[in-house]
This record gives sequence, C-alpha cells and structure tokens, in this order.
Amino acid sequence: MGTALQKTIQQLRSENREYFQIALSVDCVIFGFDNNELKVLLIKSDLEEFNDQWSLLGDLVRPDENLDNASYRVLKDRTGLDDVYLEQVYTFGDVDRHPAGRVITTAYYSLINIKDHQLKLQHNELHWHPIQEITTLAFDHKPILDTCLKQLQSKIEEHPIVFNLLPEKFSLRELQSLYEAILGVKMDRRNFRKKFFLMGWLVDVNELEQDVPHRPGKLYRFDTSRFSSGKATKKMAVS
Amino acid sequence: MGTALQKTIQQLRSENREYFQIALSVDCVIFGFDNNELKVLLIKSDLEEFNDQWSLLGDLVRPDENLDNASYRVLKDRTGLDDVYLEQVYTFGDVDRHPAGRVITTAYYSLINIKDHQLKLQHNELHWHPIQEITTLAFDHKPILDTCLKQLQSKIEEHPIVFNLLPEKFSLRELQSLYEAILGVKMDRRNFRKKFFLMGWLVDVNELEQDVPHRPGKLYRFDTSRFSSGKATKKMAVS
DNA sequence: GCAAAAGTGTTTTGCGTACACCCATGC
DNA sequence: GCATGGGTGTACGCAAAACACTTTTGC
Repeated sequence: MGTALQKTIQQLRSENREYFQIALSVDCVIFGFDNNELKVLLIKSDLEEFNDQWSLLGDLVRPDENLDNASYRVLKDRTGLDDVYLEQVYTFGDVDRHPAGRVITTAYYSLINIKDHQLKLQHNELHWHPIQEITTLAFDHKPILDTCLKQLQSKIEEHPIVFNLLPEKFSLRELQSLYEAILGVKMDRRNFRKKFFLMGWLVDVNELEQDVPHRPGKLYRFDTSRFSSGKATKKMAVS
Repeated sequence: MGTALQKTIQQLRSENREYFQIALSVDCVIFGFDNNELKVLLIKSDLEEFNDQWSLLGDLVRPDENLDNASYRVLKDRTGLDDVYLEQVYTFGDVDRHPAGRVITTAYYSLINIKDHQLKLQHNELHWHPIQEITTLAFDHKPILDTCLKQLQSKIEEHPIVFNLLPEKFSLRELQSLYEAILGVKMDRRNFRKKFFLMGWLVDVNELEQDVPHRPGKLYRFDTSRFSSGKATKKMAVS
C-alpha cells in the first residue's frame, strides 16, 4: 500500500462497506501421478450455475490465517494430508469470475503421492481426473489449472520437486514416465538416466521392482540429505 | 472455490462480517533505468508507524475493477502513463503484514522508460531509488521488491521485455548495461552482441549516438513486428 | 523361446565462454 | 595524438541429442 492507507481503511470502514464486499479465497490444484498419468483432484460443484461440473478445492480465507495456511487447511481438510508440497502461483481477480459475488482467488498447486491418501477420499465427492481429459471446469478453474500446470512444467525443469508425486521408492522408468506426463513429451531413456545420475539426486536403495511381468528395475529414493528444506542446492536442468 | 460457495458467501454476509474485514490491495514495483542503474519509483509513507520510510505505490482494489485494472490505475494516477508493461508476481497475505488491519496485497512489477514521464512526478512525493541503495522499506515492501526483482531477472533470460525500460532507439552498450544492472553481473561485450543479433530482436535504424565523447555507437530498436502482443515467438536464452 | 522392459556408451552438434586487437570519434 | 568506447572472430569445453544392442525376468 502506498500513501495514507491507515486513513483510507478507517474511512472505508466507517463511510461505506464497499471495499469490504470483496472476499478472498484460495484454490488448490492438487496434482497426483497414477497409472502413468498426471491427475488432478476435483470436487463436484454444487452451485446451480455449474451443475455437474467439477471444480478445484478451495475455501475462503479466514481473517486470522495467512494465505499459505488457508491452502494447507484446505488440503488437510480434504485429503487428510499435511506436510505437502505447496506453491502459490497466481491470483485471479476478474470482477465477474464468481457468480455469487466478488471473490478474488489465489491459486496454489500441490504435489501429492496418490497412494498415501487413497483411503481418505471415500466420504467426499472427490475424484482424480487425468489432466488430458479435463476440458471444462466450474468458474474460471480451467484457466487456473492451465496456469498451474505451466508453472509446474517450468519448475520441474530446474528443481527436484517431482519426488513429492512418487512413493518413497521408485524406478527410473516411473520417474521418467512422470516427467513425460507432466511435460507432455517423450524422452530418451539413456539420456534421462545419465542426467539424473549426474545430478546426484538419487540414491540406489538396492531393491528391485516386485510383481512386474518383465525384468525388474532397480529402485531409488530421492536424496533428501543433499537438499535443505526441499530446495535444490544448485539449479540443474532436467529435460 | 470448491463446494457450496454460494451458500458460504450468503451465510457469511448475513451471519457475520468477519470474512469481509479483509481488504485487498495492489502494490506496484515500478522499475526504471537511468544512469546505468536500475531504479524503483517509491513514495514517502505517511503512516506514523513508518515515518520517513519509503514504500511502493499501491492502492486498495475497488469492487468493480479487476486486479490488473487496479494496477494500471495506480500507474496511470501516479505516473500519468498508460500502456505500460505490467506483470503480476505474487500475493502477500500474512495476517500481520499491515498495521492498519488485514490487508492482502498482490504485487506487480512494471517496466517504464524513465524519460517518458519525468515531467509528471513534480507534484508528488515520488522519487526514483537505485535498487542497490534500498535497504529498508515500509510494511513488507522490501521482500516484495526482492521477489519482483528475482522474477524480473528470470523473466528477461527468455523474454524480450527489457525494451520497455529503454527509449525507442538505443545502443547495444545501453542494452548490455541494462542487462548487467538487472542481473547484477558483468557480461562479455562480444558474446552479448553476438547473441542478440542471432536472436533477431533488433533492427538497425541506421543512426548513431549523438553527443558522446567517443566513437558513437549504432542505434537499434526492438523488432516489434516479430512478436505478437509483446511475447516472444520462441523462448530464447539471453544471458 | 518369446515378449517386454532394463540397462548400457559413443558420436555429433550447438551453445556458452573466454579472450585481444584495430577503429572511429571528440577533445 | 591520445583517451574512450565501438566493433569484430576464433578456439575450447561442455552438455544435450541422437542412436542400437545385449540382458534379465515372467510366462
């Protein structure tokens, strides 16, 4: 805020309520990876305007919580998970973006290992949707999703965050499929493996895949010890 | 917003005003380039809590304008300029970020050619500050500035937006000084020239610098015809 | 033994980087 | 003529990209 804000707010509070008819929400694009597809967790909209359309998970921001906390709360309430990877992307504030009134929303995306919380979805109208199959969503949630996906795509090029979408132990094939699913491209297997080993992000856990109808691959885990608080020590190009 | 928003908003409106005590603002980091330095346009804060501190230019968002419009309005009102380059960066929503109440702010940065509007600043308490010299600002404006600068740095690596900071015609020396000022690094002159010519962003206008105490350099302008709506047709690495 | 995916190296190419000398102009 | 920055080309190193065959396992 620039000049005379204190005065401005006090004036507004007493003189009219105009400025306080704006509500603020957060919307979470919750990404998961399953069956070699990138998926998003959606909920059935119960607004008449959007009957039978799917929408992102969101809620109004409470006066006593900051934006990040609001997103964490939405995730915790809906998936039961805390300790998830969460990143703010963009704030959407078009005047007519919400039919019920002026609601400005800040979009976050989140990366979740689907298998970690499959059990907790049963009593909700929640479903995982492959991003390829999502053509329309309630509100302006489709452009919000697109924006978050783009951000994710550019983020994984340099930062080791995709591991949040995978189980603790994974094969290089799974990791590559994940990159291919997010970026929408095919990659060369040998170059992919080479690059990841060079980066030193992976630790060989000396185990093999189980129950695969072909030669089992080795399993790896993400080397968390090389990264402080989930951030890469150096920028490294991935794809 | 996820489920039952209409109901939620109506409930909130009638039951209590709690959720409508959040105000929303925009704050603009207005960058300019002058004297081989990157500068930011700041205004003297008139809040007692921040006496004699500088702050970004911002204002509350009105109920009938979207976020981008609010930023444009702030810029127009303060600098007289419209048709400026503007980009949303991040939304800051900490509960205690503003002493006068709960105010969530969306940060934008803007790129301006300082010479275009020097005349319009006289009646305001506005000044251009070299970013190097800014150590503290009112509110949380210093981290906001830092965030915007980082975003700008990463943006110019791939997108031809710095031309908004330069006059229509400029020398390669000026362009390179600008990149160096934004990124905070020294660059090799020959490599810099080579890369820019390869990119094809520049058009030789067949003029030379005037009034320089040495051999005058050629002047160029940005080749707008190769870009639609200010965006690069391809991503190209700059530095 | 056959299907299916794992695992492995080399070559080529383009790009970034480092680096030094002559040129044009103003004073 | 001298100081100042303008203008130019080459060589090296690295990293990305292209590319094919052998190995292991389940059935």
